[in-house]
Amino acid sequence: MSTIQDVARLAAVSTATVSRYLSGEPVRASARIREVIAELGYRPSVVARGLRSGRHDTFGVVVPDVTNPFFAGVVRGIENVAGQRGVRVLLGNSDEDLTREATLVDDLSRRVDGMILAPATEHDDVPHVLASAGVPVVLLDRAVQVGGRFDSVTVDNIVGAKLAARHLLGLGHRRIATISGPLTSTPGRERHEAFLDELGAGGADLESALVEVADFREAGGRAAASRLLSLTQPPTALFVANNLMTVGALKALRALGVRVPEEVSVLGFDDLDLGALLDPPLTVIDRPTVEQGERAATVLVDRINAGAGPAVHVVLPVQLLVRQSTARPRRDPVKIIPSTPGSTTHEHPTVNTEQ
Amino acid sequence: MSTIQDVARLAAVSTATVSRYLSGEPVRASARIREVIAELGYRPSVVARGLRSGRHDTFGVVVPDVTNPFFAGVVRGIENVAGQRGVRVLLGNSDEDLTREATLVDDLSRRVDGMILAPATEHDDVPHVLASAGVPVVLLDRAVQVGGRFDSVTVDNIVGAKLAARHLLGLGHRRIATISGPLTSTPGRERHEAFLDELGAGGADLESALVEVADFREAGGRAAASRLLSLTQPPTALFVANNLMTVGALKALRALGVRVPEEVSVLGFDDLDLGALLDPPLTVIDRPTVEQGERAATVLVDRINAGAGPAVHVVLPVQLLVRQSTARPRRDPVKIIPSTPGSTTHEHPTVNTEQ
DNA sequence: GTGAAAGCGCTAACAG
DNA sequence: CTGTTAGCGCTTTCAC
Repeated sequence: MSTIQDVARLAAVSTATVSRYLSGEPVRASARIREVIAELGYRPSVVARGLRSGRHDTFGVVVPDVTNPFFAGVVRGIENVAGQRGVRVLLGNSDEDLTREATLVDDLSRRVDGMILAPATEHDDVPHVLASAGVPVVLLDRAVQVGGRFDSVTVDNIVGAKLAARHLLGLGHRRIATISGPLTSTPGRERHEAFLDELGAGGADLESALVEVADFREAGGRAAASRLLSLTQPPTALFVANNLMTVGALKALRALGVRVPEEVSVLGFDDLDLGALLDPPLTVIDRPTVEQGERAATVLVDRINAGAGPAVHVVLPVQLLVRQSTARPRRDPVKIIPSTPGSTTHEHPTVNTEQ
Repeated sequence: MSTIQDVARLAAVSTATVSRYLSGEPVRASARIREVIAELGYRPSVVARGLRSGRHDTFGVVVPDVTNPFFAGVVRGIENVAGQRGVRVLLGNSDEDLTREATLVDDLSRRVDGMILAPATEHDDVPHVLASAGVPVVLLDRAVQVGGRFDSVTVDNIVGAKLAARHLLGLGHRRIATISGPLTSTPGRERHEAFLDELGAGGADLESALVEVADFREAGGRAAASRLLSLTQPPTALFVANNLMTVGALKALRALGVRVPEEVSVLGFDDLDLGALLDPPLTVIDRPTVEQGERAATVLVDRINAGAGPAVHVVLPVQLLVRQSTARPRRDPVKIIPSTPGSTTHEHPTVNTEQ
């Protein structure tokens, strides 16, 4: 492996000149240098440069779990824009564990130009951890509460949750349950509150037994769904606040032999990659996963170039994807609004019907 | 951020001693050094160490696409064992593009202690690219043809494909189609050949129209399935050689209104994470995804510690997961073997039935 | 066991 | 525009 010294010697210039050439500064001997570099197959050492200049051409990415299709998409998006700029991605899984997350951030921060972090939950340490990182950080998906001062790329959870509520109400449901995520996280709290607000405004039951707060994980969704369907008066519709919990809920329903949407409608937040092939095809609030990663990376790039400044908050739109897991309640247990089939009109600012 | 110099000064020793302490060598002043380090919150710079010693505490991982749940699982597995040893993961997506792959390998090789690569296909350049990497490389999933000399962690494609064939034959199918992956890749070729071998041995039709060679991608699977189902005499069963193509095939079938398994049985290689919730739940050849990543990382660790030596080839077992997308053919168009329902017995060395 | 010294390969003043 | 000169923070001889 040749070094900048070799190039300098063969091109008969100083290493400083080669270095300048490499960084795009105008240089007289550029033609010769270019040739020598090509001939030698010289590639500058990112490590040496990093030590000297602090630039590492690397972004750190910390997510709870790449295995979650949402985060896989995000990582892909980040890698898309990073790779395009010759920047590499250093990946860590926090497993929603605060200690692991802090360790990762600390660890990565010394060898990256910036980080993208999907915080486990919004514990009070996050700002501390981030501040100590010493590199720009953009918060992903879970950001608002903690991160006024940090750049963030989130999704319009509030509109999403309201779309969900309106869709269910519009179908005639009144006894609607929700399986929420942790209220200590932005998406957990926002989806929870917005959904219940809209439900209240729509005149639905707001019995506390219909509100389950879980953990964004499959097992949590499964357990919550089981409890809800075991109520003496079970809900006719179910809003599940993320993809993993939706999978759990669907498994619970299947295990209990509850039919969807005949006995209970199910609406999930976050599409599942196979959402359309499920039994039944799942109605969901969908969001641009890969794009969310791409935007996060773009924001990070900008921040690195621009230096300190007022925090940027990007909020991406979501849309309701109506498939077949939601339908009118079979028999409305509360018997309100005997709406005429086909006549219900609801505003769905962003609604897509697949196929 | 404090440096080793600060520690040395405060502990009244030389930097060399601190360095030795850090690398676990016995040192007289270890107690004092430990205290100073704790007090300062000192963390050695991986970058500086990397420049000097060549050890980077980093593995490079190049996969076609993290968005593919199989690779997401693999990456997770790698990160599991790496993280446990304080090693970080530098991730790149090759998108099955040979140039991009070569660039990534070249790029990463200068800043990692070793790499795990899932080659796009087994083009002749792979060995060249790898050799030039200058760091240990373990080949993942796609390895044998090219990689006799390189460590590899693969899966028992041959047994898997045979299990698939036997299962379908056992159900009474004789007109069985296959959607294979590229024959230039190990898994593509192995699954293809083993499946056809077993089919031939079982007395099935081996019409060439029933053999589609695609590309391991969703669109390819979709197109192939469409063609197969449009044959004047369509197959009664379909073996699809990987997860993405299976998704494509299922979409095609759905679009054509072909019912599974009533009109055609479908058996996929690689489970889909929602496989059990699909309509119908999918029968698949399943393999240990995360574990495959973990094993690859373990092999890499060993190789790094052990230095050069005979290549290690790990082959992980697969199993047949019988769900509901496979069934007896409705009416056997060829009318061979009018087998009595329930009396067919076949050996399935590794068969699991969910639920 | 320990310290002094010499770099790893590069960039960033600083003079020209 | 260019070369000289210092290091970035660490590890590794080489003596002791």
